[in-house]
Amino acid sequence: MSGITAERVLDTAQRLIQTRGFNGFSYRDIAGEIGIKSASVHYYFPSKADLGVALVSRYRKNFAAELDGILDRHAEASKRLKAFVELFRQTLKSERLCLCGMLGAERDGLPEPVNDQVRAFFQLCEGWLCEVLKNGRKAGELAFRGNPRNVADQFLSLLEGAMVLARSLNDPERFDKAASTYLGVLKPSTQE
Amino acid sequence: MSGITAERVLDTAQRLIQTRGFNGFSYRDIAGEIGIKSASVHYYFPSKADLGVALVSRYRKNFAAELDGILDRHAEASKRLKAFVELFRQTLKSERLCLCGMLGAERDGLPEPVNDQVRAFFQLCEGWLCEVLKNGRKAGELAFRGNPRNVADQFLSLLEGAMVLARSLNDPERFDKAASTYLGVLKPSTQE
DNA sequence: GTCTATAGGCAGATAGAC
DNA sequence: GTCTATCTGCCTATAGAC
Repeated sequence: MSGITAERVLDTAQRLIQTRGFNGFSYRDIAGEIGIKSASVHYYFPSKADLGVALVSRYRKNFAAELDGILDRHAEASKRLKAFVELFRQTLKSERLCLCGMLGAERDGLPEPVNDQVRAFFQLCEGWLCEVLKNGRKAGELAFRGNPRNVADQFLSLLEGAMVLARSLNDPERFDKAASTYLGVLKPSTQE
Repeated sequence: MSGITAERVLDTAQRLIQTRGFNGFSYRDIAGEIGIKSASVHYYFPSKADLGVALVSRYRKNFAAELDGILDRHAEASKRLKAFVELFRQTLKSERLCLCGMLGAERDGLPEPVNDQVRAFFQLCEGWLCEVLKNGRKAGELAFRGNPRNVADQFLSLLEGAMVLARSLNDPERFDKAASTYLGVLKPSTQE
């Protein structure tokens, strides 16, 4: 388990899903890219469902670690949110969608265990955002109406949607504008 | 051309794409659902790329007609925006994504002519939203900072993303909350 | 662990009868 | 227009040699 080849398989599969979708690539595509045969991919991940679950599970754990890191590095709420946006921005920069944004869209065409993992990812993001928003408002660093949960939902939806549109229209700046405008609205003073 | 069978093929293909994605269904799936053979589907749409282009083109034209209808029925900007949201809400209600939200995500796995159609759809939406926002602010019916184009981008991104998340998390209300909160922010007074 | 070989099925697509 | 029949190739997946 967790040898170097398995990691390369996951890396390749992830990139393929983030660009083409879960049903837009094959075991042969993965194998071809890393120079092995498709039977070897089955050795690590017997079925495509197994591969999908392992992939999103890893993605979610890596993401959780990034979120922990943000809390360590930044004490101020607005900087935490900016760093959160930056995670998505980096993905878009490499011409990919959020793995779970893609899989969330394709829901009905996926093995159910994969969908469970995708839901867990969204819940992770929203729980984290919710805490940052709540604490930020309490500390007077953020200002918004309504409950933090709704704002977290809205913010995450905006980021996922903006990635899709920016990529489709070949204009990555659209993502930056949409995200930074939204962050501006959460600031306590009336300055932009 | 444009016989009843062709329309049924398009209707079925559209629903399948909106739920599973472009690479998540086959000609046999379409044929099976409407009780014909897959060869008959090829009679109307020789290749899957042809089908995709015809589908998004029809979708875009129908959507444009809806948008015209909204302008006719509603004079006030906030009502126009609400009616715009309602178009997406109805799609989500039938357990589907926006056709172009799905196809936009799958960009790299699609025939290029399909991507062109998807871009045209997003541009249609944004152009329309931009006009409504601009005129609404001029008339004092809406209040927002920044240029209307950016707000239109942001709003459309939010709606597309909220559909994905609401569907993935099996909670359609999330879409309603995200959309209505956003509309509230565009109101001129400080009331929610 | 990686390979060759192969199974069994489904994909998109076409030819030609009716 | 719709069918049957078929092609070619790819798909996921497995068995078994090395």
